[in-house]
Amino acid sequence: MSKVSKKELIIEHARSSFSQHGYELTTLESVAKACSITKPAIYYHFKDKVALYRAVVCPEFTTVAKLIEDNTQEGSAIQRLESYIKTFGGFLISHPDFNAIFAREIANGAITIPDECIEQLSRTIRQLISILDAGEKEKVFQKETPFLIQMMIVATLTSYNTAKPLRERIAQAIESKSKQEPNFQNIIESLSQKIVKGLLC
Amino acid sequence: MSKVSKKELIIEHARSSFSQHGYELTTLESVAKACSITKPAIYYHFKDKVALYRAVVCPEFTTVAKLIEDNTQEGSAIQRLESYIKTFGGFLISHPDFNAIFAREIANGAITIPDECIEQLSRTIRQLISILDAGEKEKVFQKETPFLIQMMIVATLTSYNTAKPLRERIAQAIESKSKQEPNFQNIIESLSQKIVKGLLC
DNA sequence: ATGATTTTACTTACCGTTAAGTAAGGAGGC
DNA sequence: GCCTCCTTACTTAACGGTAAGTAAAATCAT
Repeated sequence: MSKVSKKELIIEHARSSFSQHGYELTTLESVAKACSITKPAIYYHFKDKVALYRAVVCPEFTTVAKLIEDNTQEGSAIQRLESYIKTFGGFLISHPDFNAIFAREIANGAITIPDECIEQLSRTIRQLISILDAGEKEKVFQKETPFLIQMMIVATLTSYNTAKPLRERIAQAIESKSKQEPNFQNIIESLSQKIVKGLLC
Repeated sequence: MSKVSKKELIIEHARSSFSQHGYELTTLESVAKACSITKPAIYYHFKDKVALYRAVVCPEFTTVAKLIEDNTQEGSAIQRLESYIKTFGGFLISHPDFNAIFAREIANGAITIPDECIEQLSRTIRQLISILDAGEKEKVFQKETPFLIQMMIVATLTSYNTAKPLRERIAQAIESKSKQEPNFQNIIESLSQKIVKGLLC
C-alpha cells in the first residue's frame, strides 16, 4: 500500500476533475487514466459515479463545519463574525477545488448533495445564527435574515474566485489601467469589514 | 405565422430548459418535443447547440446592460448605487431563467459565453465604476475594488435565488421556528442598505 | 391569372461517438 | 484455496449532428 490508498488517490483525482469540469463533464475514464488504472477499478471502490462524487464532497463539508465551529466560539459578536468570514475565506484559499464544486452546487440548488452534507452546512448556519443573535443581544447588530448574510459571505467569496476568467475578460474589454488585482486575502478582509459595518446598528 | 415565430418559440423553451437543467443536461430532443417539432427543425434555425445557447443568452445581457445604464445616470452616488442594485435585482425577479443561467455561468468562469455578452457585462461594470468614482469624489464612499462590489451584488442575489431548495433543506434540518421567508424584494432592499452602509467613509 | 420553379420549413431515418456500467477472469498475497 | 484488487472486453443507451426527402408557400415568367 502506497502512502495514500488507491481509493484516496481516486478521490483526489476525481475532486480535481469535478472542480475543473463539473459533474457532467468529468468522465470516469479520464479519472481512471489520471490514476493510472482502468475505469472498472473505480467501480470496485465506488458503487457508481454519484457515490464517487459524494465521497469527494462530503468530507470537505465536514471539515469546514468543524473549522468554523472551532474558530467562532469566543469573543464579541463582531469578532466572531469576522472570524466566521475569515475562517471560511481561508478554507477556500486552501481548498480551491471545494470552492469550484460548492459554487456549482449553489447554482444548481444543491439538489445533488446528500443529506449528510446538508447536516454539516446546517452546523455552520446554526453557528452564524448564534453569532447574529449574540450581536443583537449586545445591541451592536441590526436584525437580519441569516441566510442573506450567509449568501453575502459564501456566494461573494466563492464567486469571486470562480469568476476569475470572467474578470480577466472584462478587464480587457474595459481597458482598465491594468492596476494589478488585489489578492484574495485582501478581498476577504474588505468583505469582512463591509459586512460587519453593514450590520451595525 | 403565429404571434411568436417558431424560432422564438424554440428560444423560449430552450431558455427554460437551460435554466432548469443547465447546458449539458438539456437535450435538443426534449426542447424540440416541448415545441412540438423535431430535433432537426432546431438545426434548421440554429447551427448547433452552442448557437442556440447563445441566442438564448445574449439578448438578456443586452437588456440588463441597457436597463442599468438607463436607471443609474442621475442623482447622488448613493442614490445611483441603490438604483444599480435595485435595477439588477428587479431584473432577476422578472427574468428568473436568466438568474439561473447567469449563476451557472459565474460558477463556470463564464468560459462559454461569447465576447458579445462580455461587452454587455462590461457596460454594467463601467457604470458601477463610474458610480463608485463619483462616490469617492463626493467623499461619501471609501475606495474599493469594483469587482468585489459587483460580486457582493450579483453573486449574492443570484445565489440567494438559486439556493432556494438548499435553503429549504437547511431550514428543515435546523428546525427553525418556521418563520416565513422574507420575499425577494425585501432581500434586495436589505442588501442595498448593507452594501451602501458598508461602503460609507 | 396560371403554370413552372424555387425557397422555406420542416420530417423521417439514420450515423458516429461517447460514456456509464457490467461480466468474467487473472495476478498476487495469506 | 480463496479473498482482494484489478484488467480485458464488452453491452447499452443516449445524444449531437446529418442526409435525404417533402408539403406548402412564395416568386416569377408568360
